[in-house]
Amino acid sequence: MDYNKLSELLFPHITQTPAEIEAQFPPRQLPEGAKVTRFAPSPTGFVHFGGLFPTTVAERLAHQSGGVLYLRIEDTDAKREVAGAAEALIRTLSVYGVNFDEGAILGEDGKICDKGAYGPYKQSLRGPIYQAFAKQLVREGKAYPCFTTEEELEELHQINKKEEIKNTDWEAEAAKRKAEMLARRSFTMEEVEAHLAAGDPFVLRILADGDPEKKTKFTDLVKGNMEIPENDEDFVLLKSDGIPTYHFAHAVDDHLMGTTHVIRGEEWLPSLAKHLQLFRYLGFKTPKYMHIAQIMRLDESGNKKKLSKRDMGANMDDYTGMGYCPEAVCEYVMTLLNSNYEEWRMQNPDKSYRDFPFHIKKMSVSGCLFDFNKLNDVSKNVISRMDAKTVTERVTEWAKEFDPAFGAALAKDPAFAEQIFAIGRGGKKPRKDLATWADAKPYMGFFYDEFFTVTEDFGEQYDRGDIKTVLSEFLASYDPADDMNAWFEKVKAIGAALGYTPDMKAYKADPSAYRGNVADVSMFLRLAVTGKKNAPDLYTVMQILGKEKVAQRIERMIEQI
RNA sequence: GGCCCGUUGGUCAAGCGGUCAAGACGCUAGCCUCUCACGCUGGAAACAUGGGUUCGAUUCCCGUACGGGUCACCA
Repeated sequence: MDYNKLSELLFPHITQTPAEIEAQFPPRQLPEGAKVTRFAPSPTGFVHFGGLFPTTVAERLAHQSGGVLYLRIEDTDAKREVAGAAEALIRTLSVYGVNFDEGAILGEDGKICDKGAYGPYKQSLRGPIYQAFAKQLVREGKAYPCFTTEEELEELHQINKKEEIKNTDWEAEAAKRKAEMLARRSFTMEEVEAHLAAGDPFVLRILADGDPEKKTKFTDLVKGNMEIPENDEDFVLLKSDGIPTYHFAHAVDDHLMGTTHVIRGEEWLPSLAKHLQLFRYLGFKTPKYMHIAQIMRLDESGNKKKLSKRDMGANMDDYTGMGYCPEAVCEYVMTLLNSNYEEWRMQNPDKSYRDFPFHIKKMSVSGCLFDFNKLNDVSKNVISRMDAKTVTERVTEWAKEFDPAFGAALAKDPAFAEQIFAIGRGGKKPRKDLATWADAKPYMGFFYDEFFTVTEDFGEQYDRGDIKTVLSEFLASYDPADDMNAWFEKVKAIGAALGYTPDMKAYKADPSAYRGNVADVSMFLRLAVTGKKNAPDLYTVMQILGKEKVAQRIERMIEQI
């Protein structure tokens, strides 16, 4: 077979040689040890948690080493492409601290545009580049055309679809496929010419030289040493529309764009043999690989499953709606990514996660379960470190979009809101009431008349008369000018007169000796003023509310009781 | 089913041949305290399993089980 002739037949329009293309993609001039990584999404949907994970690694590794993080859009499957997805992806990533130095980035007009010398960064625009390398492979007898159509193939393999995969006789199937492959490999120049003359579409397949009985030793930066069987499958390089498959595009692009570390989910591990083979065929140096364990979730029957699109907590945009702040999500991602991150955080509570020395060695080999409990805890800590002004602004901003009535109330008087969020904030042991912005309303909504409702009951054990007396006496003596101590002394005195002792120790020693204690008295007041049995420090709450509102609420309670 | 990867408390995890097997979340007892939150002191809770190697295995090797991934002109 005259492979040179074959390559001209197949790609008559390609005149540029791989060497000429290589010249357009010179090696990067970067300091020693600088890593070049990338995020290479297919624009088919939103960013999900499982995707943010490896991307954060890529971002940290690149920027921590003084390298480059670039974005390449893998839009090689026109059928699945979703309009606007790429732009949305970039925006979401940016929210979570992933910003690109190069690649397909968002321009001023909100549209995607290229930045950098290694473009175009949209694979659909790189057809001739791939085809030049494809042509070379054909010339070298390492790839060949296949005129079997997609429909014919589908008919041949009725078991392609997932459900049928389990119940297949795989031995017979393998033999069948092997035979098919051998048949595909034998063709004559005349047949090719006839097909082309007839305008038949074809795919370009690799001529696999691997022996699956033989293993290649390989070291993954995360997974460590492993042995993988050589590839003997003539997989598709170019689809019938001339666009490459992932495998081929990966090899060509990551080589030309100078990627040093390919960071991706471990679902790619099984196709690694193909990629290694391709790099060898093309004469490219292989990049380093990091296959990251998947995030899992629990399914109905209690088994772990890869966290996928529809799952709770998958779509990053959902976190916004739930009221999680991006810093908290990043913080959680970091705790999952590096096992010593939490320890570092305890020692460096005020630093940015970007100051953390990220180590590949500290990454987990196995997949972990997504845990909202942990996220909430991390988030509470993150928010507890913010100042009142920041919290006020961010709650307001969130509420304006997701709880407009609440948002409007907050926005009406930011200084008032800030006083509320300042309660218990700023000290060594700050309150941790908020895991999400959505927690704000149940926590402090009672400060606003429109959200104030009495949601709890005094309980049957208390004498209504006592409660009434406490409320009216307090009202009569309440002076906002009192300091906390004076205020509390008054409360104690009111209770004591009714047999509610201010001495908690004495009460605990012998509860039957008293009608109650000062905690009960406080509870009467708290319920009247906040509508709840649990609230931040009552004295402070009253100070912020002001005498008028305090009086109004207590009076109302006296009437209702 | 083939191939690949994995398996330390409910979850996330330290651990690299000799430890009473860290820590965090969650749960829980108590302390602090006007409630809550915070904080503090405790508690329950784990090396999947069978064989080796070794004076000694959670740590090394092999098998088994279980879990995950993958087997497209999708990425």
